[in-house]
Amino acid sequence: MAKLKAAPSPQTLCPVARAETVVGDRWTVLVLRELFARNHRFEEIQAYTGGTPQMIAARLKTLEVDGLVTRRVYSKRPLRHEYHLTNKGEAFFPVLFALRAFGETWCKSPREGLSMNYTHLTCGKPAGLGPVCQSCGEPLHRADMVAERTPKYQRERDARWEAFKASR
Amino acid sequence: MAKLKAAPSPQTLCPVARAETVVGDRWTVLVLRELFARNHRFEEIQAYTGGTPQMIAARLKTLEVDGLVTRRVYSKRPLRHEYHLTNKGEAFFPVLFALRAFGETWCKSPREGLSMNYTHLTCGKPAGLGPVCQSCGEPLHRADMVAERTPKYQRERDARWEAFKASR
DNA sequence: CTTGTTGCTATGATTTTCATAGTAATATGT
DNA sequence: ACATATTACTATGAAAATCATAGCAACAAG
Repeated sequence: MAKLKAAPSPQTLCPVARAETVVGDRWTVLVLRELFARNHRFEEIQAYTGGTPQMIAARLKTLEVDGLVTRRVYSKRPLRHEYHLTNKGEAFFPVLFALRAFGETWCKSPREGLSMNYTHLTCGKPAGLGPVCQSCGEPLHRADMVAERTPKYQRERDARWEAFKASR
Repeated sequence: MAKLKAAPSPQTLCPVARAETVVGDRWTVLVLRELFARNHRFEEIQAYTGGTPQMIAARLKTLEVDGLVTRRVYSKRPLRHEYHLTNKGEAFFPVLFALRAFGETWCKSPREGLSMNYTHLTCGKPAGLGPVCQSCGEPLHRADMVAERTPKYQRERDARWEAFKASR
């Protein structure tokens, strides 16, 4: 089996490098994206990220070892687990949110527009790309926002799910 | 030579996935860290990140192709280049800042303390871990802050430089 | 007792990474 | 003139990670 390498003991004081040993991997970030999107099952994560089962299994394992994710039994027979974010995992949200802002702003052609819109529950208006609410100026926290996908992006996600299901 | 693979044409609307195709790599992030730290020369980046020359060369090339970095001639004979952030590259700062906050908060033993301290020039006081200034509450921008390393972390950096120089 | 569901693991080809070493172009010192 | 230093890489080969494809295990439902 692939060696299960969690974050190695830190050889630097640099906080960025420390963080990168834990979350500095494309698949890891995509897995976290799905957990933040409240998809907790293995197959959901696999379907929406498009990863191979080994990629997903390996990332979930290291995330668990690194303390960002916990496994929770949701069925005893057959034994099945769901994956949930711990507090440490939740703390990754600002990074994901900043990454999303970068992606929306710099990794799209102008006519594509945004793929996600966040509403700030505190003020009831659009939150924008952060870090503070575009409408009311307050710092944004995940708990105070709801995310909505554009129809086009939602359709892409649905298609991924269908394609995944069809391939079984 | 290693294939020069810049971000492939996007197959998803997800802004996080788009961003990850550009910056979803440990070495890439460390290279960007050095550029934000105003180290613009190849050997500085190599020394402080600890990467092999190929790793650094490859990342700088893809960053250039992806438009986050420009090469600037600083010596005609011999021909030498410096690497600088473009606007797109500068836009990565919030991600790096959030990553640093995550690293400082969740990837250290309690007694290690912070490795870097930012001062908010707007108010003259400590900026904290963001996204808004801990002292005055204003949203933080890179241009309005100065970063200072703790002596211990600075010593680590100096040692890396010395070790690099000694190995040539 | 066959088919479906969910969550993985096994295999082997391909790709990437890493450590070590070396090259190229030029300046600088003796 | 000639050796040494500086800067920025490139070459090589072994080790590790990744990917696509396939398959398995444990049950439930019909």
